Amino acid sequence: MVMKPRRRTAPAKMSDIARLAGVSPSTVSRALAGSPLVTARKREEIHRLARERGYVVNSTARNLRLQRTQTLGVVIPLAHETSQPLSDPFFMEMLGWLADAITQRGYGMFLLKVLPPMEGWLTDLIASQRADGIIVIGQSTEHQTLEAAALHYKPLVVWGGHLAAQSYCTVGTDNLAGALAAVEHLIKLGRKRIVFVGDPAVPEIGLRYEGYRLAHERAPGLRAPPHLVSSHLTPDTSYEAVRAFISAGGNCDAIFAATDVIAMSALRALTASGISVPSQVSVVGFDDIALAAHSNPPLTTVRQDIERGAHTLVDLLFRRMAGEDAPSSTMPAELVVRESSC
Amino acid sequence: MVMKPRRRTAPAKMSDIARLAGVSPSTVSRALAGSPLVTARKREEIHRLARERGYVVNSTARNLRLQRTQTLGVVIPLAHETSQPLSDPFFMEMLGWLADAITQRGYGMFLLKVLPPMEGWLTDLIASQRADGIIVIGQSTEHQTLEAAALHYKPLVVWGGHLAAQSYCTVGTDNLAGALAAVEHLIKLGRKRIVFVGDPAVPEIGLRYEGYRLAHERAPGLRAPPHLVSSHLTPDTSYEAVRAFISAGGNCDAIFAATDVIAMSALRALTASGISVPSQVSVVGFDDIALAAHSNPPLTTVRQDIERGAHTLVDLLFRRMAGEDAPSSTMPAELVVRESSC
DNA sequence: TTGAAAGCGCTACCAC
DNA sequence: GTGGTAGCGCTTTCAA
Repeated sequence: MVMKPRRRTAPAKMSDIARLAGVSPSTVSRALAGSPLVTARKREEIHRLARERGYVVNSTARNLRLQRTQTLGVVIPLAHETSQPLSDPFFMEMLGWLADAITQRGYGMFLLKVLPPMEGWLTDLIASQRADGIIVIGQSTEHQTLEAAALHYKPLVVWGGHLAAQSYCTVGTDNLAGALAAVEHLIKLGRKRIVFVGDPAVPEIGLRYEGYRLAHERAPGLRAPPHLVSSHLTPDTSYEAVRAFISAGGNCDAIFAATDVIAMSALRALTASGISVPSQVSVVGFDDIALAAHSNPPLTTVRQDIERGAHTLVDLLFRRMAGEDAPSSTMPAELVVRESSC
Repeated sequence: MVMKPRRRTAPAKMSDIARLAGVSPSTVSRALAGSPLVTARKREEIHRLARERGYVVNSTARNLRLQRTQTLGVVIPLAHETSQPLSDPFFMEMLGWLADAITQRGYGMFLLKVLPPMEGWLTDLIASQRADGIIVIGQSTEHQTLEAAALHYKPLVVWGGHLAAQSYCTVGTDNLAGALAAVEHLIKLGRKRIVFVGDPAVPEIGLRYEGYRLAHERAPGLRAPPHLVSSHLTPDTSYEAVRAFISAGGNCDAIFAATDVIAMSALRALTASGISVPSQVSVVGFDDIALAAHSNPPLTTVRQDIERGAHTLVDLLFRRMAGEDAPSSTMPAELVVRESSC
């Protein structure tokens, strides 16, 4: 059987269904919303018609009318990470859990990738009223932007580090305590020259660096003061940073990396330089991404509970959307010891 | 200085800006759209006012008026993978590249996770007119659904396998050729009993299984006929499937896994059973996710060019949105040999 | 060059 | 219970 190429028909509207059902659009609207005002008979008839015709309420029109979008904005700022898209697996895993939590609540998810420095991404998103609330995954270098927005805009929650004077709502791991545990673990193993690799300008990383420094203060026996190898968060830049450190004659017996991605780059850089892990240099990361357990050798790291984090973010956001002034939340970190540190 | 807690003010609307500028909303609309009809002086004045007041056009209202959303729907169907959110890193990486490509075009991204079997997810998304076009990442078990929708709805592209009789537009890797190359590689290494692990009911996987079978047909010296260990695509189910195969006395000297996630589970299952890779059993995966190079041992796999795939998806979708009947596209696969096969 | 007015598709108020 | 009507905030005719 040969079919005529069928022209695309304009989608049905509520008034079409109303005409077919011999009622007014008001009644269709009520019926579809399950209002008890409409007689059961009519309601079912209207539902049947809608199903037959594949009619679904136009969400744009409904949203304009109801002054809401039934959608949450999820923003991922990626300073210094332009080379790769959404590079860090940690953020990806977070995104997955967020999708779950948001869908569960019957909301949609509007995804936005932002490459700082970029003016107005947050204020514009807010002002455009595309979303009923906003989740920002990672502070990146946008602390000031967030601070400014939070002054006037309440339904905003941020995954990241909790800073001392901060008016926006964050959810995050106890970065300082996690880093402290990691470095104390290295010290207990007898490591004396521990290097930190990362960019403390990012709040979360800054807190991890503080933990690293604190561990040094508390351990008098160390041979070296805190040493920072500054590196952005991409695999390539961190690989290069560690290579450069080694080439320059840098001397250490342990590396504490600000993230697992950096730690894994460090593993590669060390191996490439003929340095064995962990016998010569121990390596510890942060995040416990899925990759971490499968690296070679498997990576010791500080675990963040992503799933719980995602649910907390969504929970706090809904409370803020409801007008409540929900506070920040910090979750415990857990050291996971694997073979990259012995 | 103590600040009074400031009440949240309703966002400005176009008429507010119009009043402030002493012109009509029409003029503001034109000015903000950069229309040459408005005098430069007035246009700048209006832009200045808008910036000062943080005014941005309400996207819902504009979309309703213009009958478009400036948004693409991105759907991830996850049959059998309910346990984990967006579990497969391959899809995650794809999502990242898609975000890039879509943002570049000035569009937004509406993300939807679907857990089949679930009626109407696609027709409802289409009918709700939430998006100007739709990208589906992975056919999963939804071939029929896609087929049905594509009959009437053109701006739809799917990442996945290209099947013989298929009316929807796909972008994907040459799964059959990739699988063929992988298995021929194993045969060249002298492997005689090669097992396939995966679920051929998913179109992409089905094609990979075909490639596996074809390699067997072409190689008379193999000791064993094609052997399928059926497994869903999650780490847990595939781990169990391989364990069960081994416990049942299953005999093989190589495993060709339908995805890298399955391959890595196979690695774990083999190691846990005291079987060494690659000396006793070689393992080859498919995808070349970031994890693959870092597994232990590093995984031989068939590389899919995700970045190019994402750009092709978006490109074809825009052509379809413009009315063109853009055709499916298949990209070459590339075997990447690492230490899990020797 | 500008403004008035219509209308995108829907919901909810008000009458009946 | 049901329908008419107003209006969400915007863009774009059309008329001036």
